[in-house]
Amino acid sequence: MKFADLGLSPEVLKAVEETGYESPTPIQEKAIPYVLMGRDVLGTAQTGTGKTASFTLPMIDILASGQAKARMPRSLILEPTRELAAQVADNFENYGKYSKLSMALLIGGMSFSDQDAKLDKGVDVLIATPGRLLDHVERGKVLLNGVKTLVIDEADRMMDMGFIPDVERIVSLLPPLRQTLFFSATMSKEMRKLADMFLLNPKEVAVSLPTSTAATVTQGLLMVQKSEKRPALRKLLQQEKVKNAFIFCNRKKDVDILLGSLTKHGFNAGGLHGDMSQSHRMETLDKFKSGEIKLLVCSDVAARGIDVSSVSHVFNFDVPTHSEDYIHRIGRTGRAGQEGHAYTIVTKSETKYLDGIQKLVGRELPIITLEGMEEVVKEGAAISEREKKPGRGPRRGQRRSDEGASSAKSAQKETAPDEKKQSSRPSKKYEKNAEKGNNDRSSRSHHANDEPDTPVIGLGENIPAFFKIPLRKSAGK
DNA sequence: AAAAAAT
Repeated sequence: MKFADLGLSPEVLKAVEETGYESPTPIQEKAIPYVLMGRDVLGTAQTGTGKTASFTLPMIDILASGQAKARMPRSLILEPTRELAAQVADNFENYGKYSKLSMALLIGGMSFSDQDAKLDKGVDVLIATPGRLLDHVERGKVLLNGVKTLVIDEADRMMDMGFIPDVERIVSLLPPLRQTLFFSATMSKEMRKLADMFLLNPKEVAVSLPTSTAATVTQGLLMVQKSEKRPALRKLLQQEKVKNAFIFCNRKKDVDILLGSLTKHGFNAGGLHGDMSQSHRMETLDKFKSGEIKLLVCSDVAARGIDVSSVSHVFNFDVPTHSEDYIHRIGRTGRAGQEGHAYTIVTKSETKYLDGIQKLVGRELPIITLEGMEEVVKEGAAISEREKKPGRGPRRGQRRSDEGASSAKSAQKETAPDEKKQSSRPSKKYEKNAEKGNNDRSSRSHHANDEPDTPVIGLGENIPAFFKIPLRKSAGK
């Protein structure tokens, strides 16, 4: 089967050819003819199966005839995360380069004015996350009654994230006479019920078991103590032939901590989670895709659908509590039949989640051993030793930078001791402010001197002037 | 228990 047999236009075929693809994937082969016919499609497929192109390619042809009116997009694609939305936009841009299409990407964290300008000119394709789209709708910047093709992508994730009410509201604004494509990685009863609400006599297409992990991915578990996690990960990173890797944490806070630790130890790493600024998120992801950054420490925002070609490793720094997330996370590696490696670091308290995971992947995962585990144990012991006895010595300082102040041995080996002090000081941004505060104070010194000079605890020496304004008694405790 | 998404 070739792309040319699917009924796509020469413009689209040319763009596909230039990207080097020759044969459609199973989902593309099954879905594209029906999408071109104008049928509704209920698709069960994970990302990495070529799902995105299975709707972008035919949509480009469907939209080729006709013209968009101002603020009335002709098609709408809903995605659960900003990264996925951006990825779909890239896809359109790439395959639509010979078919003049206008497109707008409506996601949070980016300026309204650019998005408004595009909407005003009229767009053929609108790609959006639900929140930002509704924002535009409420401000009257976009009318959805001209949408003839709707794509609900990653519907199961939308459900997990509580987006369904938003999606329902959006769909209620659409004309009932339209084509709808509904994709989900899993097809539970709940999903079917939801699909029934949105679809009319859909053609069902499914590829590969949703719970299957690629056979080319080598998996393993590494059992350690809690305090040994970071040293163990470093050892793993050194021992494995890591070209590039996703490193998943369960919490955003831990992403920050681990990223700091890895960077301190000289690893080329970046971080990605939902509390980072959108520009930073995009920049980091681009750098990771281009290979400028080798390790991406991330939350589950990156677990699904993010498509980075040839990722050699996935490390679970924490065991995912939802077993499906395990499948999604390790699905970042071993894509398109390539080899991949997925290692999960497990502590005693996390073993309870392993059962569900092993049931889902249908086998027991092998426990791997680490060369030089003695060293890891030693480092781990040093870390936990200090965490147990914060009473000795100056409490605050020591507690703060956990492993930064880890065993003297490892610190000497890999890090300059000075760096640690810096890390527990306020960020540069604050230091700048503090300087300003200082100058301010000196220029109006009589003011500051009028106040009783109560020491401010925990801010070091550079205290912004306004912090020294005396507080009411109630706040002072 | 946490992450994602609108500010």
